[in-house]
Amino acid sequence: MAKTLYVGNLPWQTTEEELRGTFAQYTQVISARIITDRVTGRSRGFGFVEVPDEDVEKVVQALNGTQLGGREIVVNEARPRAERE
DNA sequence: GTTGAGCGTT
Repeated sequence: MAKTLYVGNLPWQTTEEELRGTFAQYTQVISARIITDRVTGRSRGFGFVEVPDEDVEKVVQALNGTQLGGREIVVNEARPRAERE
């Protein structure tokens, strides 16, 4: 089982590798994705990280409000979205 | 080459 985490306040230059690498220090990253603009294709400044639900609270408290790439990031459980099943 | 609250793709 895994849950999706919303990560905001990210620097424009932040990539999925940086995001996954940061979260990988506290839990196992199932998936990581940076949201990019649909028109310009540039980073929107936030992304989503999928982690085991058993480590969600631990990761949130560990990375929420910390510095990443020189910016303070916001980590929270993402809102439910449509599933492909 | 910009921006800074906000929740993604079928």
